[in-house]
Amino acid sequence: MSQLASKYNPAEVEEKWYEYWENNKLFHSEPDAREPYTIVIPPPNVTGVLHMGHMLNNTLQDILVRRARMQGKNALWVPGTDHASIATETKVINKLAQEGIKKTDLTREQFLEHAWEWTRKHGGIILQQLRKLGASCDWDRTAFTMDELRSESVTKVFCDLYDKGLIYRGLRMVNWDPKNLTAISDDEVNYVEEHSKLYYLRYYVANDPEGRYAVVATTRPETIMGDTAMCINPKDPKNEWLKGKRVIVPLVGREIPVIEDRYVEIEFGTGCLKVTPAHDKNDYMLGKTHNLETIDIFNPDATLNENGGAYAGMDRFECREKIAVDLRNAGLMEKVEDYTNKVGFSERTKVAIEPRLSLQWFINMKHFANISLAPVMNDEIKFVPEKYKTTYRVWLENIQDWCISRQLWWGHRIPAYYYEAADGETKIVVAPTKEEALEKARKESGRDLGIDDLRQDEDALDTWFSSWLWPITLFNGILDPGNKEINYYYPTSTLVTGPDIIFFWVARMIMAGYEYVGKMPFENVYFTGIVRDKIGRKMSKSLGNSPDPLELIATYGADGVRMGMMLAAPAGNDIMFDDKLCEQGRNFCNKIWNAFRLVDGWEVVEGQSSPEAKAAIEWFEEKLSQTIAEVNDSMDKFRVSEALMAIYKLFWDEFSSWYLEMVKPAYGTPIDSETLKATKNYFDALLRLLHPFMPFITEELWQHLDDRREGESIMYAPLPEPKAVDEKCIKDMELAKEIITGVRAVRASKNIAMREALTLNIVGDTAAPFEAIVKKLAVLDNVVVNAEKNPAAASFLVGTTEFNIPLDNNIDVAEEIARLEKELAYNEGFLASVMKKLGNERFVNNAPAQVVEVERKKQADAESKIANIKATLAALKS
RNA sequence: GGGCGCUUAGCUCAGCUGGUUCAGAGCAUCUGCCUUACAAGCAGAGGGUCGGGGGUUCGAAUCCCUCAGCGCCCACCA
Repeated sequence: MSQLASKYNPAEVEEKWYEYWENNKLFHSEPDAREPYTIVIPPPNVTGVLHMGHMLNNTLQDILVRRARMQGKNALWVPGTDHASIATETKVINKLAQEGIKKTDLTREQFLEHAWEWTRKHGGIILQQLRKLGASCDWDRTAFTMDELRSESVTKVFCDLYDKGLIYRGLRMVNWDPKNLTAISDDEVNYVEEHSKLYYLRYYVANDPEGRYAVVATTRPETIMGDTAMCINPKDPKNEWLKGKRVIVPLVGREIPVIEDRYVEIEFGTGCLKVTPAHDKNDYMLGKTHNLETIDIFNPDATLNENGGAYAGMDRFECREKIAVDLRNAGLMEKVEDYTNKVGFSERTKVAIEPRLSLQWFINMKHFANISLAPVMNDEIKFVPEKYKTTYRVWLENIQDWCISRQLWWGHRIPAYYYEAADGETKIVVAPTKEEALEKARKESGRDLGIDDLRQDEDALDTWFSSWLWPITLFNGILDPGNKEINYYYPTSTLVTGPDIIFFWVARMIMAGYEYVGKMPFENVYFTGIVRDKIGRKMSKSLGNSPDPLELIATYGADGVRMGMMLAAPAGNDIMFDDKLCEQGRNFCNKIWNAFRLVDGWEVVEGQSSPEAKAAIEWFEEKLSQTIAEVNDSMDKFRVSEALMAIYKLFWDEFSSWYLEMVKPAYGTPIDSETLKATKNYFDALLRLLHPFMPFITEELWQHLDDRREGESIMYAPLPEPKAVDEKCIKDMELAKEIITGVRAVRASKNIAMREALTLNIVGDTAAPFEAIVKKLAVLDNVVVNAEKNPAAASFLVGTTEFNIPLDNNIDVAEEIARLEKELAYNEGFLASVMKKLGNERFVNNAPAQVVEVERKKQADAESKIANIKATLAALKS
């Protein structure tokens, strides 16, 4: 008997095989004559830990890359991590804060030392975790967005774009955190509904003999010192009279113009908007289009500066209170209303964000939008699901310039240097190194500048500025264009990522790809859904509803978890994750395990297959082929969940419940060598088919199935290929199965034990397909064709053929009559509906002939069934 | 406000060019079984007016309109 335990123990085999794969360099790839298949990992944050989103994402990538490998392609999956400037810097700041150190107390160099230390300590944990999942990454190629090669590439690209005139420095409104004194990204701003006030202020018209005034509604009266215009909608009839006038800012007394812009909402407040270009994003836009002056009234810490006049030095909120009182006292406040609006707060410091104008670096995106729209729209780059094409198009059509500078230290420092020109003006040079910059500066200025006359820009680049080069820099395509690797592996095959970073990352990789390699970065983009809990909530730390992936793996095994993820993940939809799905995965592993134990435990004698085994072998060949074709089709469409389900059903239902029962020798008797060989071949094919999805158990069993050489692996065994399918064979077996199920149902309802052999009568002259198999699985000692109807028999229909099992006195005639009458009623109803259709002349005349033919067949079948049931009823009643 | 998408069995979802793959799958449920591979299992069974309404058509889960509900993305009203 088998030496294998009765339950699959994943912990025992997973580590063993992962080590085997790694030690034998089975994940490694080098360019060769084979067709390449390349995936680059969406680099996780270097100091992050594995969450369920990663599990989904990386399982998918592993499935794709393992399949490609088994299809004989030179498959490569390149792993790596992202320096994640903001996230990592925040973590380091928090860690330092716990030690009582403030970032502002440190020099840039000191801070970076802490950051690197943090990175060394926590970096790569996530890559270790990916190994537990079974990820077949080529670890020899592990990259980091801030390693030397990637950093040099970033610098080179920055300089190149600057030289091309695609990078510029300009003023922009940023989210300013007045506590941390830094700009933060939009992602780090939380908008919270706040109950605040809407103040209605009077702006008197300058030099108006009638002393008229306009009323402006604002939530921020403290910013009036920065007002440089009042704006109305040109189509607003009620404010028509203000056109071309000038108004006086209350309290301040300054005269400002009334401008017109369709941006202003006619219905909001009075339809008059105060414009403060220095302190509001939209006002800034207005200021730009209407050439307005900008007056900055705040210090970096959001206290009022000298432009604040009497309020200088006051905090912004304090000032709001004070100014409201002053306005009321001066009779310049019409009214105050309660108002609910959304206010942005810093995720980190919880203080209200102050929009602030500052100098930032930008990339002109028009050029990039132009080169990257068409390839996606015409499916050169295929998006799955397709709906994201629209999202992509709309974004590109409304593209804004990309602000690439961040007031952070952790990241690639901007290679821009400032020096003072002869006229005292600050000039910029951009170059890969300070030395080269100095050279340039000397040439441009004509002065004998020293290295210390140059000051490098303090800012770092947006993380995505390195990520957008990822598929190129992984093959050194920036520093060494046209090298062997980039020529071979690029464009990569499929990118698997979340739709949340379609703009941040996917779009920009496409841009960089065309700009720097002249080709798309990937052929397909598979957008996964968001992993949610079983009641549909996003998984998050604060909700505590996110399971620990490693614990899941410990409980259900990596294969079980992988299957659980895949079962829950139809393409493009969010996935409702439930531990139960992993349980199903684990159960499946156990099923496979036990099927193997059965086959492995058979005693064998030289010999040929019995007739039923022979038939079973023929049939399963067809069934296997059919499913392989189905799996291939699903995978071509990235319907991974469907592909896996097809294999699941093939293994569990067709192979285990049907095929193995068909060929299984009677207890205590050996199996013939021919059947065993065929069965092992099928097992082998099933394992290979399943391997990309569940790599560990399939490797373990595949190694057991036959003698394997050291270093040999199912990873490189060819994926089974489909042959032309004999549909009739499959159909016949479905009929045979129905007959078997019919007999079993009779047993179940009559409480007849399996070991008691029965006689099966076929009423009519059609033989049962696969009779030997039917006899074996239904446990029949006799099948009689052309039998009579028998009142003392339990009957059932398969198609239009009646079967019955004589049960002598075991028949409850009344019950049987009731059952048959119910069936009769159903069939008569069905016939009536068919007849109605056929009686409809327009149907018969207009519908295609085949469709009408189908209805006629339905009619004939129903009529035959009805006649049959009636006859049986008559026999029962007599 | 603009855009995209969803609503089919108790749950999660398939259902592609309208018609035999049309009402499906898995899970869950119910009944009976510790039958020598597997109780993490076996055998059997039940379950849906395809969100509501209207239209097109010989024929609609499928196409069109409309209403209702849900979700996501973008832009945000000072």
